[in-house]
Amino acid sequence: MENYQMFLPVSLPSNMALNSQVFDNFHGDTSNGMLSSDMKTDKLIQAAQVKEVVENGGFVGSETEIKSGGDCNKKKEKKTRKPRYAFQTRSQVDILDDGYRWRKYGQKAVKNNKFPRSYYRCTHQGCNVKKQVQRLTKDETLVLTTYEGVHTHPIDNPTDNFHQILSQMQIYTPF
DNA sequence: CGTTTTTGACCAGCGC
DNA sequence: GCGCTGGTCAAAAACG
Repeated sequence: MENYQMFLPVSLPSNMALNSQVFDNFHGDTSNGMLSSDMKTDKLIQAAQVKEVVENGGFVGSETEIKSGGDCNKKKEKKTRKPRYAFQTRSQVDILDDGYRWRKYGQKAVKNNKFPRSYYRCTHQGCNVKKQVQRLTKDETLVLTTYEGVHTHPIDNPTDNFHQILSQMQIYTPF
């Protein structure tokens, strides 16, 4: 990883960074046409509140909904229902550092997006939190980040400078 | 030299 | 059953 400074300029300082949008799950979205315009504006929130999206045990039932989209996002849900949190942020960079250590384990191109989707995994042992970052074709300035799972360990605070920033960002950590 | 990124292959679910 | 799409693995490269 490089310096945090790279994301600092984008995610923190400007007010724009504070504007994040959270979606309820993607059940309908799947066709990749996701993010209908209403959804975007519908839940505009400040960084302070990121609401849990998804699900809970609705695997069986939700499964049906999922297939309608044809997307495979939640294929595994039936077995393990892990909470999924999604929000999108305006940023010029794909890497939005939240203070955790991530290891990229994959990258795939999605059908209706020209930008690839990156898959990350938390490097801490015993922490199987995953996240995927995807830039939206519709708005190149928007980055959709989806978190899967909950961190059970403290944040690896990189910099004091970054510290205060992190304090703001911790909010979206679902404890 | 250890860790992370890259990248294609592999696998699984779903539609046809 | 086959092919498409998405998610993960793993080997090699890249990086510090």
